[in-house]
Amino acid sequence: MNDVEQIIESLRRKQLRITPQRELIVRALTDVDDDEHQTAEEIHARVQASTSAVNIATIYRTLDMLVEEGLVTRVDLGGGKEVFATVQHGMHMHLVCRQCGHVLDADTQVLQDVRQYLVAEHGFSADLEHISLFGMCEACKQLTSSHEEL
Amino acid sequence: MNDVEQIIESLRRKQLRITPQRELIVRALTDVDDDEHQTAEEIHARVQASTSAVNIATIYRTLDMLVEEGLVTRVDLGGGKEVFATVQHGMHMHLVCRQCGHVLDADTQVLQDVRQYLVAEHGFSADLEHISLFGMCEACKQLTSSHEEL
DNA sequence: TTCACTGCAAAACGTTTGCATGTAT
DNA sequence: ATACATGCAAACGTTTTGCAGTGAA
Repeated sequence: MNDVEQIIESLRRKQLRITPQRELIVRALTDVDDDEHQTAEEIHARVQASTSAVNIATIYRTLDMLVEEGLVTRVDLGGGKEVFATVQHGMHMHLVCRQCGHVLDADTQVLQDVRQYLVAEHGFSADLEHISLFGMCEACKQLTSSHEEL
Repeated sequence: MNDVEQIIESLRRKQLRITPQRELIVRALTDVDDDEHQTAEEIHARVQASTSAVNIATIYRTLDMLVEEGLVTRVDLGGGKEVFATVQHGMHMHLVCRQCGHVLDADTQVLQDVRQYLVAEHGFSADLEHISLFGMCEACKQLTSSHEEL
């Protein structure tokens, strides 16, 4: 059973309706070449490429529903940019380059100490499964150091 | 020399113009009683409380300028919510409760290992000075465990 | 005097909503 | 048959922009 079928099956179990639109949206969410996360607009564009068109409002409503049902994660990349991915993508952090906008995925293992510290010190249960960190990637650092402008 | 004067003096050195509006905005940024970070709208409201009114467009343009000049930090609290604070506030992380929206400040010392790991493993220089982490605060955890609804 | 800055209003932007229609169950 | 989901268009809240006028240097 692939990712699409898994999600569709979950919806069926939850007595939620399986519409052609929802199938297209779920397919778009899982049909990611590398393993990128997409904005609502990107998912919309990908769905439009199919035979039938789906209204943007439906994209938003369906994404909200999938997030609410715990089948999809909503990740805030900062600057008001939200991206979506199926939960199958697993936990990882996003290293967002402020310069070029490129997003690199990294392991969250190193954050375990932080999680424990926050609970012990502040009683705060941090959700570190899809955290976004901002900074500068290797390529942009080299470009900046060679230019050294401004 | 207080915070306001420091920023004004920086602007003067950079040959940028000191207008009454800019003074009011800088004053609003530093006149923080309890809550140290404010949205553009909150700053606008605080400035309006003064004798003269300042247009919201000026608030945005001035904040952008101050951030660009490195005098103010723009912090993304997620959900498209951006807040601003003078750089004098120093480095700390924001623990944002998804339930009640309350923001707790915490020490970033514990993140030093993470920073080193990211540089060593991915060549990524993370800006951890004003990071936001999402999760659930102590108070909301207790409420949830007692209700156990949904 | 000059040109950066401001106010105003309009536009842009991504997202949400109300309502009539359509359709999965 | 009956909810529930969809399309459409309009509303939304926040941020940005063009332009003419103002004022700091």
